[in-house]
Amino acid sequence: MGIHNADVADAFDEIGDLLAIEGENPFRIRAYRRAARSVRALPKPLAEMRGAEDYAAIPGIGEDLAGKIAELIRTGHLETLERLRREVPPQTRELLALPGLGPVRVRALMKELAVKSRADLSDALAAGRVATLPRFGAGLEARLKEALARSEPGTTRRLPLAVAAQYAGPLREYLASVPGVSRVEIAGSVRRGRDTVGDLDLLASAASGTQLFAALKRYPDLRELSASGTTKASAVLRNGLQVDVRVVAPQSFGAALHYFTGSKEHNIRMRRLAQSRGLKLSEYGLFRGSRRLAGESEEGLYRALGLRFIPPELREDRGEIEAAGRDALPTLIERGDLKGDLHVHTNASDGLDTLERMVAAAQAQNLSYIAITDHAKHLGIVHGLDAQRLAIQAEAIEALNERLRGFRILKGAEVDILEDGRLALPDAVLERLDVVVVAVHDHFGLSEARQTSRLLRALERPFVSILAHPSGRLIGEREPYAFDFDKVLDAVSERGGCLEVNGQPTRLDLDDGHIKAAVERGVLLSVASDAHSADELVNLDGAVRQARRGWARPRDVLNTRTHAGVRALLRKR
DNA sequence: GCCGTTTTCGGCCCGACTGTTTTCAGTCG
Repeated sequence: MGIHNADVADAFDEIGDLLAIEGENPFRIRAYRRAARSVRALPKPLAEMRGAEDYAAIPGIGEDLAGKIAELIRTGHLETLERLRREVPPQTRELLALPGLGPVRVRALMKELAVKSRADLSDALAAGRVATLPRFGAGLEARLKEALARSEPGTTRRLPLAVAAQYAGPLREYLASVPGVSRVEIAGSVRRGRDTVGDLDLLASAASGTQLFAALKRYPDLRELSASGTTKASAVLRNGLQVDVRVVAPQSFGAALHYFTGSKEHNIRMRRLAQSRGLKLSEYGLFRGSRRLAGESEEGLYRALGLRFIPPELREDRGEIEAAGRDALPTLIERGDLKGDLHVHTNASDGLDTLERMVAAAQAQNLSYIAITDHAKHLGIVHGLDAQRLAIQAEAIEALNERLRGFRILKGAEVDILEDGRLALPDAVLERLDVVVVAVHDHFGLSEARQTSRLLRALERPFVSILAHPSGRLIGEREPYAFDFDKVLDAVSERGGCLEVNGQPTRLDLDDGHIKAAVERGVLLSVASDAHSADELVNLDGAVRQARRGWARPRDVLNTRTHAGVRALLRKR
């Protein structure tokens, strides 16, 4: 088992935490954390890059950290980390996650009370020793007791975007209905369309912050209002979701929306850019001295810094600020660019609705074609179609196509990739289909080498069009299976195939980083709903948002073409 | 520890809220 990017990132994060507890230079700590984030987002395996020179080209990685990556990959461990673990009890890290505890207080607990773990802290709290420390009081003591009782170690759970959005929408409506409130926007990672959300951020323009926060306190779905000032409040919903609400004046709304949308890394980069021009950027606006140059709108803010408007989905400090400065931002795909959907199920397999209903729903969604891709029969897939039932479905599709005007149904199937890379249907059957979607639905635990060769073997088969949900992840439930994405990308690129961006809320697979890599490689994407009922065609919205986060333009997406264009492109494979 | 149309050295985003404070450090986003 080799060293994965996540292992490198985890090691850097741990070094950052331990250095913080030691009281090291904050900028050195930040460098480790930034490097961890940079490595974690990297679509390419470090282990396959050439070595230290390549590593140093990664943003946030310099000569020293490049050497540390090389050391970790070569030897499997990192001397700096081993040394720190001897100096600082590694268990103290989990104390940093508790509310109110940062490096300074954790160090005090360690030095004064020999607290080295959550268990030690529990004991010290029970003995009443904690509140005796300087800068620790009764209030903090109570918060810590509660936090220890409530939280399991290491569970900072993020919700799928679609789930978080279900809570954000109604809360926004509620706040907007409070008297004196003129505007409320959802910001944060929900606005950026990130696949998972850790907390909700809302921004309001209101006559009085305190009045708004009083109303927030009465929100039926609220568990507690944990902090509340004149412009900022924090709360926790009954489901445990953290909510931050901020109030600003209209002339600062754009700057505040920008600040509150993030990401943090994007904001820091923007503020440094402003700083380099002798300006100051904050949530109140862009200032030269005390003069406000911009702030009412995000557009004005970017313009004043000489940048094109950066869509929220791109604000991750992945090169978008540089691109905006060179007028080289991509024109991102929009929902209206999609002409069809190439991954749709009916009740012939595990879907809920009939062919006719799925067609009607697609027409209502302004699509001009769909591919029916029911599961092919295979052990484990209930009601999967065999060759005979596929032929019957084909007849139904042809009959319906004759009656339809301005709409086309393509014949397809979602075919399992078997453990050894063979497909669940023979070529003679696949040959008669317009669209062949292949996917892994079992044996997720194969070694990286075996999983990769399984995928490659399947992709070599003739008539294969699209690799669906390529990583197999289920957000919050199942990690991606181990496979070499670069090799898969090579294979798909060579054969003129296509990778899916699956819009099921718990899939969103590919993820944004891999989409960006595919786009840069020139590999076409199928932005698909994977709808199992008429209602689920709206998954296309989520798939489009995900594709936007991967910098995808209309031309990068197969199903922005007409059905004839799609078939022509797929026939060349 | 990183990084450079102010710099290879000297910077490193900016502000709100809380609690223990007697004027501000620590934490958080």
